Amino acid sequence: MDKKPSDAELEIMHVLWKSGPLTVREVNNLLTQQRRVGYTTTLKTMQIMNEKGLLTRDTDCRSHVYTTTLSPEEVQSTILDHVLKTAFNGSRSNLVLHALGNLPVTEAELEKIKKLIDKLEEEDDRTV
Amino acid sequence: MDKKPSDAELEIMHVLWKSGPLTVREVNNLLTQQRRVGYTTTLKTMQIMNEKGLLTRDTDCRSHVYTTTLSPEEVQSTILDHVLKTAFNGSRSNLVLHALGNLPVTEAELEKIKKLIDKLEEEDDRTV
DNA sequence: TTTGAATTACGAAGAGTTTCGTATATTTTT
DNA sequence: AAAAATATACGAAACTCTTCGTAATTCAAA
Repeated sequence: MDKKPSDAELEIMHVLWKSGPLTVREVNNLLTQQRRVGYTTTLKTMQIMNEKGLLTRDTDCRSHVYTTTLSPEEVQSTILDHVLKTAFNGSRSNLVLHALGNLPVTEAELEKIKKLIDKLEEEDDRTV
Repeated sequence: MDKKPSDAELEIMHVLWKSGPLTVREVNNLLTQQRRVGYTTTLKTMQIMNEKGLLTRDTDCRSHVYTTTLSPEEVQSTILDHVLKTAFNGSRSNLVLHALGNLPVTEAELEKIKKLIDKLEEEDDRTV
């Protein structure tokens, strides 16, 4: 994947990943359980995503049925790579430690993870 | 912190974190070692960051001297929280595994980490 | 002191995102 | 068949981000 999806696009992708191929109406119904969002807003966003190639749609029926073209893993990797470069200056160990940061981890556990990651990162220094 | 800095803003913050308080000229010189960017572009961005409160500046001298108001840790946490919510649906373990994902890790190591994280996440399920 | 160089301030263009209103087309209901 | 409901298509406004040109200001040099 080249470019990372926007936040609104990601929101829709999560719905489709979880609940399979859906119509705009169905997606919008699920979205409005979380927050207020107009039907045509969802429609427009999904149309743009279709143009971008993030979604495909079956237009046989009147209500088009949309599917994602990308797996969560692909998208998550793209986004994490971007975060790694822009926010963490390429330091994977910092990223991982921050990801664990808010958890109630004991000092011993943290130390163990830290060492493990440092080791992994060392091995990887040539490739990164 | 409330809102996450943009990519261009992050780039400037990294320079300031690394090389202490700097003038616009100095920041721009360092940035142009990485990529082509105009002086007034950097100036404008840093002025906006000052308005937003991301930077403070000392205007005693003609060339103002800028400093970051936030630590890398604060900013990285904010960004990671956002990514966690939007891209990983709140699943910290997935985030961590993806962060490690591209490294050449042995299956055994991955398994070990996975178990550790799962355990941590379990403990944390109430708070997340 | 006038000229020139460096700095800040200001404004605005172009791209992308998010939002929704309105128009048009299709299906269902009465 | 006419009216109401439902869908898509289209356009545009409001907002942010990034970029830079130009104007105004300040300092240093000739």
